[in-house]
Amino acid sequence: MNKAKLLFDLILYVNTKRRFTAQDVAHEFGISVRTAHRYLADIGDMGVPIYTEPGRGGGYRVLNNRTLPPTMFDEEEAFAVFFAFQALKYYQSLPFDIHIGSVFAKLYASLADDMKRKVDRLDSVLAFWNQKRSVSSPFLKEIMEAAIAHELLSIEYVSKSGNTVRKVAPVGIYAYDGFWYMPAFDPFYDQIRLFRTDRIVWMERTQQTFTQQIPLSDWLDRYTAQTPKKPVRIYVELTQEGLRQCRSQPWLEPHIVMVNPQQGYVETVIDQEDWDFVSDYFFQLGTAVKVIEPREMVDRIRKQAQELAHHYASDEM
Amino acid sequence: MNKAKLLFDLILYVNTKRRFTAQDVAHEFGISVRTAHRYLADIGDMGVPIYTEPGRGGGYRVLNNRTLPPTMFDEEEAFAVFFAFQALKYYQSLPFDIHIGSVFAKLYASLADDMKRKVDRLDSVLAFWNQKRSVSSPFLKEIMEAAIAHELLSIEYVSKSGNTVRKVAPVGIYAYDGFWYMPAFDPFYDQIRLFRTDRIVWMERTQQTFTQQIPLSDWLDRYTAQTPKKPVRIYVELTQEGLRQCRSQPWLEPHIVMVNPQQGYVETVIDQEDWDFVSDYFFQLGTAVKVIEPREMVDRIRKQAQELAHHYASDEM
DNA sequence: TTAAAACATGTCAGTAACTGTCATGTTTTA
DNA sequence: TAAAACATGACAGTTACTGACATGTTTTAA
Repeated sequence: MNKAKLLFDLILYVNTKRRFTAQDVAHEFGISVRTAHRYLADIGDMGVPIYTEPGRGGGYRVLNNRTLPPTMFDEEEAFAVFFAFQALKYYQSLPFDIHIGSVFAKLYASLADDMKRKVDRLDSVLAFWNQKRSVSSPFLKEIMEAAIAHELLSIEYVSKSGNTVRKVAPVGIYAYDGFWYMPAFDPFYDQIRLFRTDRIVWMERTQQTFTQQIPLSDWLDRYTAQTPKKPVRIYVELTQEGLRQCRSQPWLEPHIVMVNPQQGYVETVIDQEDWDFVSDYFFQLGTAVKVIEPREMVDRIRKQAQELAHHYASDEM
Repeated sequence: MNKAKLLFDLILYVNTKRRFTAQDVAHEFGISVRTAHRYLADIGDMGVPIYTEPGRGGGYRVLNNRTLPPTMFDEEEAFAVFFAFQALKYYQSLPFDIHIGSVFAKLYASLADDMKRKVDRLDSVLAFWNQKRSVSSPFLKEIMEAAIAHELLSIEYVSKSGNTVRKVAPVGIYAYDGFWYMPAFDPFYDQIRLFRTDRIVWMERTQQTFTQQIPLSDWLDRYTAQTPKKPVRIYVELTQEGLRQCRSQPWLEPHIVMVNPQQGYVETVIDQEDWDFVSDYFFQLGTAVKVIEPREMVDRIRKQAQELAHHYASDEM
């Protein structure tokens, strides 16, 4: 039982040092050099990817794909891994070629039969579905690397007003609703802007680094829970159908007030920046809702409705 | 090196049998009963959760949480696991209490320092974001169990037309856009219908099983790639902005035809069932698009626009 | 009550495996 | 050419493992 532990520790040692001689190992573990060779051969046989360089200045080396010491999982833990892999299944692009397959195979192989069946069924009763967009995002890996290195990127981006080229410092990337997004600091505007990675048509890494950067999670928190800078109060009456619709909107749902089971209203404060989005949303709900405040939004929706009526009415001529 | 393999095999044996005597083991592996006891004590020390029952009819037992034999991962594989866990982070409800924490701890502990740093950073540059809905779904576990067991469920469901109680046979569950959905066969309508699990207000498992059932993945494939039963041809002109919008719609994007870089049109065939949805979608895009065919859709949009204009115009009085 | 079937543990001699020491090669570099 | 590495083999001493036997305890069925 002792040799096992020694080999275990040796694997850790090997992965940490990456470059060492049999002498080092002998000294570190208090064994003879001969035995050090023997042990190193052992962990080599076990699959730790070491190789040797003979001659002066030589020694043992570890390949890039370092190996972790053997780990024991219980069934529930293995299941957690399968479960998590399920969540990646429906992504078309991922930032890395990730080695799901080999992990799956290793764990699956050592499951008892009944558990294998359970895992097989997992596939047939559970999915984390995402829109399988046909757009793919070829730059994910580069963006992540740049984000890790706090490096500036030159990108060409397709926006409403046409293509623009700019230098930005990516905060990170996140997947949402089938798309990958990149919040990135744009020094030109001196603020963090959001880019959709599939709208990036060209990208080049610069060597320039960018010091001040925040973690993605912080940004996401702030982005989702941000308080309005220029608050606008809105008040919207909801019919039963309007209620049903608005309840599906995470940003609205907390602000719904029920008058009776058939009716309700929304009263909340939004930011000036979101004005267009909110207005378009209530426009789209048609007569299932009625915006009361702000007056400007009512006017805008009416105007849009009239334009649209005209847009299609003109066909009649 | 041989004893290690034997212990390894013994763990597998133990997990498969779950109930056996030292004698069985001695016979199976060609060792003495005394040694069988010794080995079993060894794997017990290693963490395999076995216990014994003395006396006639006794023997070794394995606890529910069976242990897998030690597995060796390389760094990339460990990284794949961390990566996958990242994808689960933003889900509010999951069907199980899954043991992410312990897996994370075990793998993280045996990483080399530089790799630890890389994993730490993973969190700060990558997210799989989902709307954190405030609605939670308490029935996920039960649904999954029922789906696995091909069991009928009694549910009370909130739909457009009010609450209904019905018996359905769940195909499975899937997460999409922050909600959990349950496709389930409804014998009353003799077809598979889609339910949103947060709209299920009450649920009870029946003992009745339901034989014919398809795998969730098949259903998803069919659901997403279904061919129109009652095809309707649509033709829509797109302005530049309309193009940009429609490109973000996975169901439209493949059918966009470019006339020149500023203009394009959509020509495709949709199913009668999707008529309302499609019509509403183009309505919402306003003057950025112009539906040409079918005429009925043009009429409907015009009518809606007029109604909406009126809906808000009536305020003026 | 008793016998049988299990685990639990200890002892001990024989065997297998491991270890360290030497010895001899080979490869590379200063 | 010498030094510093790995590579491998042989061998004796040591350690650890193994199996046989013995004894004890717990449980159940006859």
